[in-house]
Amino acid sequence: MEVKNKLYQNQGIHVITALFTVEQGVVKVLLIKRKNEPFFGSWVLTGGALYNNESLEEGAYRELKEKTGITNVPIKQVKAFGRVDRSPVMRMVAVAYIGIIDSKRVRLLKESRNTQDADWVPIDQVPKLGYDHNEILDYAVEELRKEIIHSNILKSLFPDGITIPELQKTYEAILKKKFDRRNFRKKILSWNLLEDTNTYQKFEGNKPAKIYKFKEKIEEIDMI
Amino acid sequence: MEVKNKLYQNQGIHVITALFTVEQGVVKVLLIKRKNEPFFGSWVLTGGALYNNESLEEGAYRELKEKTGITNVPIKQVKAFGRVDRSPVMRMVAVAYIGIIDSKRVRLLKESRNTQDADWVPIDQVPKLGYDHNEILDYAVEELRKEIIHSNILKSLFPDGITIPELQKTYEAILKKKFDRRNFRKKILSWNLLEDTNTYQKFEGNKPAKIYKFKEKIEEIDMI
DNA sequence: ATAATAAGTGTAAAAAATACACATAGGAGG
DNA sequence: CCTCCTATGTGTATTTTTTACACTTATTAT
Repeated sequence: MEVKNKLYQNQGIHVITALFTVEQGVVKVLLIKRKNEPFFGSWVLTGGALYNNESLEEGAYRELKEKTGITNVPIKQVKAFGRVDRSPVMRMVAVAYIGIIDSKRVRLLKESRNTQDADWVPIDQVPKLGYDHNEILDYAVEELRKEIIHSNILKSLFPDGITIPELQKTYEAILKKKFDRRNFRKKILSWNLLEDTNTYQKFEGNKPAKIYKFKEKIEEIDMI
Repeated sequence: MEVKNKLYQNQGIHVITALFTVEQGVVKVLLIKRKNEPFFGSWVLTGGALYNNESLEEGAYRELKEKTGITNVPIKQVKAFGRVDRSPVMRMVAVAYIGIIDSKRVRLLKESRNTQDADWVPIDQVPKLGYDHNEILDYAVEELRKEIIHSNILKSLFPDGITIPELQKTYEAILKKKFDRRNFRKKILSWNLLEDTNTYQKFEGNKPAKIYKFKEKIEEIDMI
């Protein structure tokens, strides 16, 4: 059975990932520079066309790997974007994902078959992007802000463990908001996201901070 | 520019809406019975193929209208579903929406070009559906449960106004959970979703309940 | 030894959530 | 018209959670 109807011929799906990192209190997103039409020379979020033999998530992972060399990041779907004119080539619907990773732990592929550059860009210094990627990014940032509450999504940013003061700085960077040290510690610990590793940070010229790890599974919370 | 690559030829997008109602404490979802292949004779959620000249949301509205006659429901996107084999015909990605409406206020189109029946079915009595619609519905129900917290999504279920006891019954039906009358009232009112209409319910054989209306816009809440 | 730095902890006060009981408006029935 | 019945509406004391806030501790540098 083949679809003949002009009304829905020639459609495709984009899988797009807004991959974030936090470097010294600055939230950055991974952008790539295109070396093909459309949007030749424009910066965009990582992503591309979904293949027929892969799920949405598999496609998002493949694109991330092809265009940046990055693998092994947990990603989370945030929304589908379907403005009629979002691609100048043909009718494309984009399914957007977010992820967060420690940029120091990946070797960024600066050039690939379809990209001429790749870089981590502070989210408040993002230029005009190709397609509707500014809109996608804005939404992705909002979702990231929601997602870090009572979740272990930051595990992939700190795979080796995290101290509570470091974690606080990360929350403050992402949420653009300051917290009281003592109350932040109490709140985070009350979420039961972290487990004690009984190891301590070293060489800092002050009292060493205790290192925690994010748990794999976290507890559900009641909504009402 | 035409896409030639076999890897992503012949793809399409479904727009699917899980439309809910609540009747006497029972949460129901609108299902339609197909009269074409694939899944001839199966029940499915309302939806169909997205056209090239419409956005995702427009497509969801058009499908809802074509297949059930229903218009003017606010809908909210919940997720895209992209299992490779979710459609037996060709590669289709589904974008799912939820909405809620008073079933008594709509005249359901029992038959249309592509459907031989349509009905409201209690969500715990839903049969095996065509495509991956059971999976979509399960997710949609979870999203509905999240969505009614601190939101005015139930406005479309009670367009003419709502008493607090009625609202409590609705929350209890959707969340499968009982609340203390006095505390429920306090909580709902503290969310500032409702405005007093200074009118009262009549003819009930007891003290008449005050009628409220959902506000158009509701306040944001802090996450942390 | 001492100073400097950031980590770690406790507690009192305020706010929010919970548990719980009585008063009220209207209809029905004698 | 008086009483009963039913479900609505409200207040308050108690408990729990959140907030505000200050001192002690472990380490490095001098």
